[in-house]
Amino acid sequence: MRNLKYAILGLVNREPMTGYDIKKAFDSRGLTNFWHAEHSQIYPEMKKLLAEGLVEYETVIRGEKLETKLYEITEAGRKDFHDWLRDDVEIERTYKDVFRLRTFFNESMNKEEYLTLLCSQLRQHTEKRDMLKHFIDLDFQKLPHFNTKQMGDYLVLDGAVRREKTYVEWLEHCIDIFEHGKAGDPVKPIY
Amino acid sequence: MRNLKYAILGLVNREPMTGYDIKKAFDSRGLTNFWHAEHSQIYPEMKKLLAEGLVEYETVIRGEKLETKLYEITEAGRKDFHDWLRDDVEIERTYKDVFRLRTFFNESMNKEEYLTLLCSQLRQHTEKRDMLKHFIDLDFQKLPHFNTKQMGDYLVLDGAVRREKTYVEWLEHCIDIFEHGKAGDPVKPIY
DNA sequence: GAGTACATGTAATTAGTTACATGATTGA
DNA sequence: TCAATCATGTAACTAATTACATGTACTC
Repeated sequence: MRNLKYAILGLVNREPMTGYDIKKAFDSRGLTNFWHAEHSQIYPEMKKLLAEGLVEYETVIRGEKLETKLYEITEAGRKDFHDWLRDDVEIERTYKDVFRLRTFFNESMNKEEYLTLLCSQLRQHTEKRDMLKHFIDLDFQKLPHFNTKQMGDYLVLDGAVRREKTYVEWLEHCIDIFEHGKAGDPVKPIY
Repeated sequence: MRNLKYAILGLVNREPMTGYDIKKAFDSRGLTNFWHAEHSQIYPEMKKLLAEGLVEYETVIRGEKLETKLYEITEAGRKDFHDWLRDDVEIERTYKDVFRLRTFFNESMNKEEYLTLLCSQLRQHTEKRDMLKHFIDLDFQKLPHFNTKQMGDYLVLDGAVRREKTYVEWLEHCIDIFEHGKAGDPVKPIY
């Protein structure tokens, strides 16, 4: 599906960037929650985009002699990116999650072992939720302007908080069942 | 991380299965939400597990002459699987999601274009949420017994419903902003 | 002078998808 | 007899991770 291609094109479409800048963007607060790539994947992909004529670069010297490649998007790149962006696609049937896979097989653990895992996950997801919530409180007291990158940043951060909040609630539900549940109890409706 | 290896071992640990059965399990109601593999990945992996001595198989004839391989887990396989199952790991920093990537770049669309995408996603995630909810209502009126595979099935289905419910709420929040929001409005707290 | 951040690449391996390829069984 | 399902594989390609490899710039 060339998703990495469009993630990079989208970033370079915002402003000219080096490969290193792309990598930093993939590690940033908002984006790292739903997309990521290592530099070993980024540099070859940028060479490919160059060969396809979707980006071009200018060599910029930093300091005395450090050569850096500042990439910017071409007209062809912009068109390709815009076509991808507007593409209405089917939702993914699978969002892989290794901890849920372990939960699927919880029958092969005893209650204490599984509860240990649940509590560790709960601690980590709670921390992450609070951190993300803190980022929103810091940067987004007020709704950003439309057609700015701040709006995108806000919407995906909001989505990440919701996702973590729900993960925490699910873990608490699992813990509740393993601590207090009895077979045959009516299941608690989610809504 | 060999996650596919352990997904397969976990299934074969429940009961002897063919490669085809594994594929069906990966397509089933609960599991398909958080793990999946094509048969072209499954069969070579099962050969590998065989070579590693973690499974063994018996050839079973179906009908007149159709040979099928019924795999079962070995003692070594059971130990390897149990060690993996109890392993307390760090949560993943990235859960990739292409639609959120598009949202991150929404600045390059006009309101109508992005709203079209949002509404399509909303319809699909609402349908999926309702379908998953229906599965729970059908199969899990009462809490299953502990240490049965039904408990694992229930917990991950419950997690999938929560995930879809939250996705729907996030999409509604995005739609609300793009239909009624104005820059500078106070952001609605998530909780 | 040392440590961290900046900066760019390749190699080897593992993971996953799509296409190619074949054949038997079952039920309408 | 036709279609769907059962059943098993390989080939080619794309995607992603981990390790290898090198050198500059900035700040303390």
